[in-house]
Amino acid sequence: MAKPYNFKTIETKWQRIWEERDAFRVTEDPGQPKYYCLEMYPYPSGKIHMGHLRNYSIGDVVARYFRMRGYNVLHPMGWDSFGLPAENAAIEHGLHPATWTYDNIAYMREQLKRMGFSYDWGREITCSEPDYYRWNQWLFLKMYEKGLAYKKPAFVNWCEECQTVLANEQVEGGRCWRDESEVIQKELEQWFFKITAYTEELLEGVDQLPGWPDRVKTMQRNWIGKSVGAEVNFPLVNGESPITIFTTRQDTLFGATFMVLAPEHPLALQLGEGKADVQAFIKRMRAEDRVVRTAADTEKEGVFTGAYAINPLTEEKIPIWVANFVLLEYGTGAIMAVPAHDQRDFEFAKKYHLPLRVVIQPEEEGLAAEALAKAYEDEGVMVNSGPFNSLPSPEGREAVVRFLEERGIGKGAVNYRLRDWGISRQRYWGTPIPIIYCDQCGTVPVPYDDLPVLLPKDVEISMKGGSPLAKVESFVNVWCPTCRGPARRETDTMDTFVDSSWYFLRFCNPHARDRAVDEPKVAYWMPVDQYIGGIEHAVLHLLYARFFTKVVRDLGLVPHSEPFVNLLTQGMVCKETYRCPTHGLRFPQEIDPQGRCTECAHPVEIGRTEKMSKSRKNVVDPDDLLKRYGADTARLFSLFAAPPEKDLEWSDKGVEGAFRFLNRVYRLVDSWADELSRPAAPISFNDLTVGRAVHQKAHLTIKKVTEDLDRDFHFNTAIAALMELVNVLGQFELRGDPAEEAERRYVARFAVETLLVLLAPFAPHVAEELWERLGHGSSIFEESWPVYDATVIEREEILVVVQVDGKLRSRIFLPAHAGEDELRTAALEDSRVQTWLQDKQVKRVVVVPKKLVNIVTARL
RNA sequence: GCCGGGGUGGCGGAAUGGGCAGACGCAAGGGACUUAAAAUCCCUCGGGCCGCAAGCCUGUGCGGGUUCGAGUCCCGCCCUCGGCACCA
Repeated sequence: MAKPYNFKTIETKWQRIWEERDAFRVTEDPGQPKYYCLEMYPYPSGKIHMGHLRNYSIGDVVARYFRMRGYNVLHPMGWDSFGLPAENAAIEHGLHPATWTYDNIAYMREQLKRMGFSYDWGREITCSEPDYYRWNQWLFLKMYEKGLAYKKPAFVNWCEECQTVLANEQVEGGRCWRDESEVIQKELEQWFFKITAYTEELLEGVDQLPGWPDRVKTMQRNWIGKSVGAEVNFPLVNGESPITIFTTRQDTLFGATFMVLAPEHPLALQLGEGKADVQAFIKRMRAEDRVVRTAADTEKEGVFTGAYAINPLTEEKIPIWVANFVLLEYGTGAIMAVPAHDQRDFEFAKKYHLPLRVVIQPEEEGLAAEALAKAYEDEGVMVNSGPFNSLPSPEGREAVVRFLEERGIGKGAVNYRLRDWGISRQRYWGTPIPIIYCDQCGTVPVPYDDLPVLLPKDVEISMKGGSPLAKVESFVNVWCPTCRGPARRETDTMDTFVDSSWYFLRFCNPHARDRAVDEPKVAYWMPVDQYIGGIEHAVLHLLYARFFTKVVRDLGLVPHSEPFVNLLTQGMVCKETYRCPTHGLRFPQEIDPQGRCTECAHPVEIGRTEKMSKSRKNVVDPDDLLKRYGADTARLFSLFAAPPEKDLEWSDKGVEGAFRFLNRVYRLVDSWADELSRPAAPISFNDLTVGRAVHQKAHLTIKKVTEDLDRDFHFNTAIAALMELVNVLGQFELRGDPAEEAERRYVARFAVETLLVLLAPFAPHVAEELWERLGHGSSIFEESWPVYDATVIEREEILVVVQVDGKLRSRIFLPAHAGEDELRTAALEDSRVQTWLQDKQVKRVVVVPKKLVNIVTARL
């Protein structure tokens, strides 16, 4: 008797079996090709959300697919468990960050298990555990030794909301990446990682990543921001040391009619000495919020210092200004202003009536300084430029560099936007920075033998008054490792992006007690063959991880330079929003089945489709999905609804469609299982009659699904192919003429087994269950991925499309081996084609073998 | 402003190296089964014309072009999403 598809029983059963068999544990095996499949590990914020579900469903298909293809697959999972939300929760709910974090981990681990993901849980890592973060400290000390970790006072991004510093990468449009509150600038003494030591390698490496999406590569290139130009020294009129400027347009040097310094530039105060307006301006600018000051639409503002420099090429005396639009951090903090050829300089010159000189002429028209409405920034021919006149600007740039270098007044130079990575955080729930300050010995690194510097448990957490660790005397007070005198510990903790910068290495040897990375194991597993995660880390995490990989390579710990061979950035999970005119945004459960607000019964408006988030109240809880439809449906829908790299629009109806499909599969196999478990002798394809088409379809499906997975993981079309196969099987009669019975059984069994094996990576539980139902004693995941038979797919008849003058006029069936001449003849003889050829003369016949004939005509 | 992605039925999306546009799913309509409903199964489903049907015209953001043939290639626009942005 047919049983209904009871996903709950099936899924619990197989999850238990997998766990009992430790089915996904892996160890290094040099005899097998390895495959490292990694999804970005989650921050344990409480519950798994739809983005995780999608991310991990994608990863699980990849992992299970490669396992079936015979690879030794490393597929680990862990927790990015240090971070600010734990502290916020501690303040709000009075829970210790550790309690909150570990409760969340326990819950989320169960959720992941209920999704049936094939992780090697024996490799689980938790960043907030001393056995993980001690290696953050170890790596920090190694970097400190090499000068790659250093402390300096700097203007840093301060988030008032988080009460801590943020790295440049963590500020998005002047706002905190986490809570979107405004970021201000503060001058603080901070620890930095010298990512700029690897700038050029990080940039060039981007070109060696064919498996990364262009988008991400572009974003990394933009972030690194390489500019090629020149540094030029402008002597001061009163003879003091010259001002060095950076420019990418040294071909416009003859047009430099004034100079501008950043307000923070040391010379600015000096040159403006005794001039009250200058001092006041500088003071005002330094106090002003830097995000506002450096915004593109802020009005340009400046003041003349009273001092002059000499343009080294024209030898003219030019005034030196201080202005808000010049930044100390970029280049040398000083610029030459060429108002005719730089829009910013142009606007500034117009405002303060400074002179313009045209030194680049476009090919066609002639520019006149007085008539310019805006700066001419394009290429052209150099004019008013002494010996360089009539040189095209690109060559001009090279010629000017040579000229500067010959005379020792400048040189070719490269500038980058990338800054060093500020890692100090004035928060509790992070890795303590292993540094001790001693009055006698200065800054002393904690000896390696004293690691880990444990994060104390008893801490009062508040968002006010600086780092919580500073108030823990037992932590702060320490004996200096060098002189044994009293000393103080560093109380800042590390940016939690440090943890994720190398966790992929730790997964290779999660239990190594005496080292961060076990070199032979890492050498076996690394690099990550497929990395999967959200686009939001295109710069942040992915840049830091690349940097760390190069650092550990130079420490001799790993042989490779790039951590992730292939990167898949999955799209966001989106859903429409609902708004009630009186009660604002509504959660889906706050709307009745008639589409009305549960508060006031007013119909809700359907708003635009946006990324799922609590603030937009358009979230769907994976727990509900799991309860109603099960893990296989949840997985299948998230993979079917859109290609992985595109945004996925949530659809309750679509989920039901996925559920219906699995039900159909279940019913189909279940209803045939008894008969199919009786043996059926294989039949040669040539002898197949009633089952021929079904058998071909099974082979075609193998081909299609395999190719779709191999070609950028097109899960949606692979699943569509499985649906087609099920549709075909749904039409197939297992019982018929007794003479055909053996063939029908053979063909059906082959097709059903093929279907289940191909479906297994997507919907593993139901595939296992039905596989067992067919009488198999072992797991379906012990099957190897099927291979299609090309001779079966090879059709004996093919459909040839016939066009007349490019328009489809007829379709004809021809033997597959038909040659060009046969195609042409058959097409011309076709009766439908004939009617279209009346009154026309055949001018030309284009024949595409096995596909198409196009008859080109001329009117008679 | 610069850089990158995208624009295909009512909707999500297919079309892999220029060769049948709309696979698969959802929604919708009709039918079967049922006392009824759900579930399931079958049929229709870009637009238009004619219609019993066969068929014809048209259609992939817009305008040009290349080609026997363009959703796909080229040129010029429009719209949209994302990144960067006073970066010298």
